[in-house]
Amino acid sequence: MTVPKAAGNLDPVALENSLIRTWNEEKIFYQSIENRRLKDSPFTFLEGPPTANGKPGIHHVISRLYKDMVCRWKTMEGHIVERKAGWDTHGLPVEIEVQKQLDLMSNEAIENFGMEAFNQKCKESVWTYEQAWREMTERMGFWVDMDDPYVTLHDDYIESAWWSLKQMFDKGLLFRGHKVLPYCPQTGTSYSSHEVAQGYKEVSEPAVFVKFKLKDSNSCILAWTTTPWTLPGNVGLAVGPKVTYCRVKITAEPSNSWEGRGGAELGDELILAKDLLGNVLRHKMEVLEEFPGSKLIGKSYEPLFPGAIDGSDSNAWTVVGADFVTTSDGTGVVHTAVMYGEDDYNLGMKEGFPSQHTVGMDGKFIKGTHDMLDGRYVKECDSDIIDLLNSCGKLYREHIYTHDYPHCWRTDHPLLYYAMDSWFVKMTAVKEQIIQYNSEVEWAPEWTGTKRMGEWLSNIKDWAISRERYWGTPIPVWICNECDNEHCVGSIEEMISMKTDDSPIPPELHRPYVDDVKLNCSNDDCSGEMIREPYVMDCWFDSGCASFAQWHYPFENKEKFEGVFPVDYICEAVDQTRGWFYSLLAVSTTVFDNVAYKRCLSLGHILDKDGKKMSKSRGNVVNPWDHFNKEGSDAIRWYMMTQSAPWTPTNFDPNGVRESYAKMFLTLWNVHRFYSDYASLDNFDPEEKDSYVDIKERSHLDKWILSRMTTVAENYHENFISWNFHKAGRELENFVINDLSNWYVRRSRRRLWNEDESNDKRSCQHTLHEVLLTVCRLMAPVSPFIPDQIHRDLTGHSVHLADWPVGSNLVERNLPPQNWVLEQEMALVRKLAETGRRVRVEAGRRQRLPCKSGWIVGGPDISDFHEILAEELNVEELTTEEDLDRFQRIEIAPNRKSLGKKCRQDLPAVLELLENADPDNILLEIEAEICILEGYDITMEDIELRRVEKENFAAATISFEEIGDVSLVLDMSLNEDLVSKGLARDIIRHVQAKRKEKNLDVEALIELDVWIDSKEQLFDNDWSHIQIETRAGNASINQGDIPKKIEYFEVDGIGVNFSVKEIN
RNA sequence: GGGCGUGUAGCUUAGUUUGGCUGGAGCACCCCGCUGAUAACGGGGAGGCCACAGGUUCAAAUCCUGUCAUGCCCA
Repeated sequence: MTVPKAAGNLDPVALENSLIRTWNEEKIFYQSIENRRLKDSPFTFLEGPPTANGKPGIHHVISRLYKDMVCRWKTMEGHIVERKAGWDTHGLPVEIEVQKQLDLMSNEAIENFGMEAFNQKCKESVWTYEQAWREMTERMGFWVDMDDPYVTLHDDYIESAWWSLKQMFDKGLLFRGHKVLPYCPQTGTSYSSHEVAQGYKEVSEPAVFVKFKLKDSNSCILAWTTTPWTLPGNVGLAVGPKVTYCRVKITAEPSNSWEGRGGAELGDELILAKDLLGNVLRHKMEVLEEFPGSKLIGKSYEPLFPGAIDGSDSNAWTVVGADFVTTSDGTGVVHTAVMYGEDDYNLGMKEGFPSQHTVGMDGKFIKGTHDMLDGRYVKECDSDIIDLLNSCGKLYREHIYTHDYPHCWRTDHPLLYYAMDSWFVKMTAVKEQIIQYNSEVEWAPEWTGTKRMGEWLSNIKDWAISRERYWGTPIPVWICNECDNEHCVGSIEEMISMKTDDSPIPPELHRPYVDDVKLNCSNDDCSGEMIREPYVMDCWFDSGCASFAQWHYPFENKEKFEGVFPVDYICEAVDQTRGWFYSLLAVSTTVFDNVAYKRCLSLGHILDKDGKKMSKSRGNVVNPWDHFNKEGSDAIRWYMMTQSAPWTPTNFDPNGVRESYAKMFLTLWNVHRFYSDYASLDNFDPEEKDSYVDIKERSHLDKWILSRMTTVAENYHENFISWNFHKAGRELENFVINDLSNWYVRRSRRRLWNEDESNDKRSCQHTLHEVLLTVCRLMAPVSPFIPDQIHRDLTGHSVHLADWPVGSNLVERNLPPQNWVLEQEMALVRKLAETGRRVRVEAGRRQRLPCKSGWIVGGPDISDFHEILAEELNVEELTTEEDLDRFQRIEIAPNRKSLGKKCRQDLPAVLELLENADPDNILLEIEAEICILEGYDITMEDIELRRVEKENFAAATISFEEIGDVSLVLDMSLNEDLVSKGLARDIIRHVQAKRKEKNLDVEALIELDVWIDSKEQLFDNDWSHIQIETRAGNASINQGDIPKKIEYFEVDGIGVNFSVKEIN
């Protein structure tokens, strides 16, 4: 026997904390997986690993919610849903954090400190907030196995990553090249765009127009640059093939004053884009010819700094075409120094320019560049370079240029764009496959896949996976110091078997230990030693390996992995499109020739209440504990789901969390309390077969709420499938608040107050029991706490072990029958109740004063609900009526505009006649066109017809698409009987308020004394009714002297005094 | 600078795919009512240049173009 437990007041924080303990004790998470084991239908989820070196904020709660929700939902549908936690532990942000802590602001400083000690600090740092993350995760109810997580710094994980890199290497997808990065020579480090973004500064520095002398003519091509230090490295000039260029001849000295160095001789010939002549040239000139850029392509010119670069066997110092050339600034000719700009580098590779540095890693010119420059820091040479050019007539003009330029956030020095050695994965080689696999993923929202990711993939570039850093997965590539043979290691075993005898076995797969491992050259003919490339991997590569590396595949768990790959579901915020979503897809495409995930939900960000993003520096990060400890996790989770579509950015509104709590959870809890308190009082056992009331036997109201439940549950499920969780939640919330609480429970209150056993009472109890269980099961994936408590109170079992009520291919459907007609009729009834209240307000009839009669005109037969409606509207007798004319008459209003034109000065007289005439008669006359007043023909144009309620009636009409018009008419007449009843209701109301004010128990008896101006206005049976309703054990109605300090009120002009005392 | 989102009442939002009734809710506010009905409920009110500017159309919050703001990613 499971009699529902009485519910107390709702304390969400205490309830949730206590449930967390219960879950742990009963191992509910474990059970919820194991219980479905027999059905043998896994649904696989992959957790995107967070980094625990920052405090979790409210924005982390939302992605964990959507992960958890889908997993719980699929579990209830009968799937086995295992959830392994993960931690992302490598990467630049970790290093930066430690560098800040230890004040190690350059690579040199780190190396002096010691790589081993530094990496040890990094390793510690990534766990700084692990406890905070664990606590947040548990408190919000995110079920994930945190005791056996995958960790990207573990040797097992790294070994799997190595294995996957070797697969790429073996397929020829791994190669060595250059990547141009913002680089600080002071700290010896290159920067990510994230770091660059925090260091932009506005600077004013010299920019120059430089003359490049063509070999086959006397003309010079004019090019512009803001970085004079890159000029010694110039190996090419880029022009736009379709841009129009001019050859011009200098014909006169400049008319206005000349700024800075540079100049031109009369007769000099210069070539530049036509559109920019006016911007660039200061001399008077004559245009000799115009031609497209394509005419310039292939021409050779003289190097500015002969000898700085070895141009032999290359295409150096020629003009080439490039799409990126525009005429928005400069001269329409782009100076190209291969190693000092990304466009430059890409163009250089394409055109076969030499890729040689003129600048060392220390930021100084390499020996042999130029006598005046060798060994000097490049940014200090700008002016000397300009002098050098000027002295040999290669400078046309200099000017000061103001722009934003990235600076090192540590040293404040300007960064140099510098081509660094780097390893790449040749993504361009698998472009078609990855686009195909992307299209096979079910994306939510769809545009994340087709547009955001699709756009990115259609411009896919090779993936630079190496970083010149210390803390990360070491690149497992060794190079022979004799024969340059490259070897990629795919396992620990392979490394150890190849290592030289005097190399140590590394204690873990991190720098500096693996750096010390040297391998015997894998080339049979070579006896050289192989040295590891000194890089670590992009940490996105780490997390991109999660699907297999979490299982240490292929070294362990082979079967397990093959059964769960590709995973069914992943979910992260939208910024992961080019992050984790991409790296997973890139790795699975190159290694497995497959997708990595079948469904991907991309979430919008949570912003602060002003629509700004939450960030530490702004100080607007909301601490989730502010709400965990106030409204509780359920309310936060429900708020997040119902607030907006998952992919829409949402402004976080603390007030909204409160609202979710107050509306959804308090209401639900009070429905639960209303049912359970009475059920436990009555010892009601929902499972007892003898007292069960079949749904067919129950009242219309019961059948209605059960039908609504099914309709809502089905919509809820459909919305879940189409990722419209917000719509699902809103509809269910509306059901709980409006249908269940505000109508079903309100209308059923008296059924449960009844102390006698009855079929009707049991029907109501069964109905509430069934509806509450279904609501709890639907809500459980979203808000796992309060629904579980209610479910436990009602059944003794956890909701998380229950099945999804809508059913699935694994579990049975468990929903009551639907009755569409009944739902329609009830909608009409509720609409009529609303209408009736409005009619009363408009007619000035207070709610407690009953009406004698009410009539419903039109619409379907709803006489089954007349009793409910009569009570709602406080009408003694409600009937159906066919004829609206019984309550309405026609009124004729003059159309003054039309009559005024016709009658002019006789208008007042006509108006008077119209007003005094019998409207029915005169209307007949007008319609028959025989109406003449004061000699004027009155037509339909001259009047307006109105239907108004006859004396003592009030009415309103509502329109429905399916049913047509339905009118409600109320009888507004009064008699002594009604006044007495109204008076009684008011006395009851005041006494009840007093009882509540005195905090009396609902069951408590009172002694009631009442004084009324004229006693006979309250009929005896109404007085009896008052005594019953207020549980008055003793009651007297008095006249004469009224004691002082007693309650008094007045209604309809009758004064009432009363006193309430508790009888002990 | 490029790609992709977002912008509707003081706040949070529905409606935009597929153009069509007076742009619909909730919170907060004001008035009234109801309540042994909870932090509740009902009726009414006030509050909208649907970001802005053009265009297409009989008709635009909705489609097109541009601008602005804001967010993410890339440069």
